[in-house]
Amino acid sequence: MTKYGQFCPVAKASEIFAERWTPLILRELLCGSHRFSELEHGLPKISRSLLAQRLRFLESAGLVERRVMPGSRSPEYHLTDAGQDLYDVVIRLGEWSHRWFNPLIDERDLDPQLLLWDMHRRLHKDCLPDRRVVVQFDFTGDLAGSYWLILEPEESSVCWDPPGFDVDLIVRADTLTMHRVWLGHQSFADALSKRLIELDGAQELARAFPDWLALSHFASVRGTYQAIPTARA
Amino acid sequence: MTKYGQFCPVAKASEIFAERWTPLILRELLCGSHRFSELEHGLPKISRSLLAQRLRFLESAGLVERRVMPGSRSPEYHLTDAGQDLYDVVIRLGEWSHRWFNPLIDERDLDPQLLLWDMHRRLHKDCLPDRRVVVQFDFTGDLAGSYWLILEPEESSVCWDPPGFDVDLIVRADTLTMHRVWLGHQSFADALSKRLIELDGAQELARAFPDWLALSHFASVRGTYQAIPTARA
DNA sequence: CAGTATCCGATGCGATACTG
DNA sequence: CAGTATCGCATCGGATACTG
Repeated sequence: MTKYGQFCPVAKASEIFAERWTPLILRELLCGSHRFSELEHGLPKISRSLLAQRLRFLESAGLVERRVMPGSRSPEYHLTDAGQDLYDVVIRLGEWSHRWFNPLIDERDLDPQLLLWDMHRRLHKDCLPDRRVVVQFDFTGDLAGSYWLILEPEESSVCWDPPGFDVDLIVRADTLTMHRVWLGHQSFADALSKRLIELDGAQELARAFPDWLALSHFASVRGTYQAIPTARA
Repeated sequence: MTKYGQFCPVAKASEIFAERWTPLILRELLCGSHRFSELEHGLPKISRSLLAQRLRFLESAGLVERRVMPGSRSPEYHLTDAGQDLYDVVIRLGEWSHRWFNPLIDERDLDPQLLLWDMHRRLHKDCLPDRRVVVQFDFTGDLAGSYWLILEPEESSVCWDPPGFDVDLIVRADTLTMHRVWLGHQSFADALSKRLIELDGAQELARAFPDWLALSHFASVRGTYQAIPTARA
């Protein structure tokens, strides 16, 4: 780690916080990922060695605590009070980006798999039926492909390969549109009405689906771009 | 610039904000430095080429505007609205560090020259006398050396070499102590009473000195370390 | 599953020299 | 003063293979 050689608190904080990948690792921990493999799912492009290195550094810096649970042999990573205290910074950083830049999603940032992973963490569990429900996502357009969300009363999971179970609901969606809806740039209802998203399954499931699906934390942040005249307004 | 390949607003923001040196450059701009040379003073360890590169990138990202003033030929760098909107993030980042870590100043982060530069930006101008006052700082201990603060009604400046003017006030201070006072870890009065800081000059100037000298923005932030028992408490 | 060890290539960055 | 251009090294980090 290279230092800045400045006593200024902004510099000292940046030596820890502003390293590559670190804000995203903190985001993952703040969102409730604790196991190494969970962190990897939320950070698909980080290498194992680098993730391990960063976690070690964050532990030495006092932001992260590595816990080896007596029951399982999978260690868990948890934020310390100091780490948790970065919540505001991480959130405001994201909100800032969402306010000023986000309506334009770079094609290279599309990632259906990551999208599903994010979704399965924010489901409104109390709205889910009391049995297992399997939702199949058929993405069309860029990065077309199918993924499955397995919603169980206790915990839900994501599959990239067909699970053995019967599918209860199929969501056919344009890849970019699904991202836009998730980030709040387009409403679910609007995407449905334009047939950019189509639902196929039992009526009750299809009707309830938008209720289970919580959008990104940032979806509710108003962007300044809405005030910027696009063409002769 | 390497990207993260994620649509998440935290990731998109980090691609801009969390690059090396960038939070410190933003801090400088937020503190009111606008010319290239001013930025260099506040970032003594950055290389010219890197500073230029970062400024170009921040301009292309829409956070910074490069203005060539008609009167002077020195261009100025100003934050756009989007850049200014990062104020909260930068401040909270610094406050976070100050809360959890800052009482222990790393010896390698001491920098009397930077300290003086920071000071001259935060002087309480309205408390200054209506004439030029020259303050000589004699740092003792680590990094001993002398520096001069030239306080003029209109603008103040820092000298690393003896200015031609007569000295009105001498501040003899232990280097680490002066840093600690600046950051709010020790009160000016306490340092004076322990003779870690000594003032030498006309009574009125010496008495008024602590009034001119505004401390760091972060000096007023309460640290959690004060609640941590050090030894058997 | 949760890492570590090693290798090697890309690039980030500092140093130096030059320019209007 | 406010940069740009070039060079060369150091380190960062990805890929792969290995381990308990």
